[in-house]
Amino acid sequence: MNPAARKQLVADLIKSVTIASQEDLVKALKKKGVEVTQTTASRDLLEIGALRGKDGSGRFRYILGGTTSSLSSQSSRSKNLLLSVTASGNLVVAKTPPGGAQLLAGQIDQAIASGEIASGIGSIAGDDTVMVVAKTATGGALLAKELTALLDGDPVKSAEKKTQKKRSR
Amino acid sequence: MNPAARKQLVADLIKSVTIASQEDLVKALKKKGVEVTQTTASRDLLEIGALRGKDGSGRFRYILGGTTSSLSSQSSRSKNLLLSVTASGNLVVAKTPPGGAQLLAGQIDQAIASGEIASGIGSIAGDDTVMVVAKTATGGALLAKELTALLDGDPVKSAEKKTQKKRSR
DNA sequence: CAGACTATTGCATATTTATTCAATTTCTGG
DNA sequence: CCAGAAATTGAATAAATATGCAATAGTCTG
Repeated sequence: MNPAARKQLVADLIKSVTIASQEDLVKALKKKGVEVTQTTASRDLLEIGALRGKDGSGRFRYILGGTTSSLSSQSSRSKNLLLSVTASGNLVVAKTPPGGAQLLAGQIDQAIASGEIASGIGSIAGDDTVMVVAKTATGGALLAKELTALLDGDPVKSAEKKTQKKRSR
Repeated sequence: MNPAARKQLVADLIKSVTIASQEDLVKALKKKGVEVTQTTASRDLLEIGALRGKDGSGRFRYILGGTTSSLSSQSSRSKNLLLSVTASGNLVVAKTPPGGAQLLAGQIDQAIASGEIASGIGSIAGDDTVMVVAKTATGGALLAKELTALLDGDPVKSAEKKTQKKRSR
């Protein structure tokens, strides 16, 4: 598994289950089929801006910092900004670390304006998600490839095309 | 010095200067005339709910959790957050009370990440509207059902299929 | 393809933080 | 004041996290 996608998974995990320590995280990742050591867990947590403290019940827990805390070190390179790209119909959904979506959307809009990305017509950003609209009704897949090629990083996930290996719970 | 007053001082310190470690805190307290060991520093920080992570410049820093990031569990799914769910093509539009969209979108993204919702790929939120993208070009209706089943008990509205109840609002 | 450069990772270890335990102080009700 | 209970603290240590370094894999350039 590639590092950016793993970081996305780490972010999702600490949002959805209580991760009290890095060893916890290592085990949770293993359940998802991702094997790393505490070393990498530590780096991932630092890089996505995770914080550690005690929750209301007095147990340790990692959380994701607010949109302000985590991003400045990655602002220049879009590579760290782009965690995953998924296409569906005329849309592409791109995920970023928390707070990174506005920045990524700006770069995408610029690329559209300059013609570097030919198959997109615009984007809109939330906190960690950017939606990009393709020119044609089925242009999402092509647009996803363009985005990936431009911004570097991960292989494109196609939500429609092939069989998923994953079984849900 | 009395413990409560010292904790207040600790809180003030980590708000006003960069405290990168507990040894830092011990030194900062010493400058203020308060001598304690790392043991007490650790306890004080935990008791006031301080969090540790890297700041924008990549340096370690303690912060206070209250403002941005409470560690309390955010897992409650408030049903009154979801006012309506409507599908069209590969999209679902979910409405919330004013200001509730970000919260709902966060819950939806978690559900997607965890596999509870299998037919969605991502969501984006405004103020009272969340847009969710389905995996397939016509997957909106299915996704709407999944969302409704997960977050609420109300029937799904379809914008495309047939006669509507007139209760849009 | 070679060579050079970059990115990613784990191991070993340094650094940092949390906790156990015992000593000491403070509080409380007679 | 006194006996006991509770709170507070530090020293030692356990536990957890971060990092230097080297190995490996991937990428680029000619």
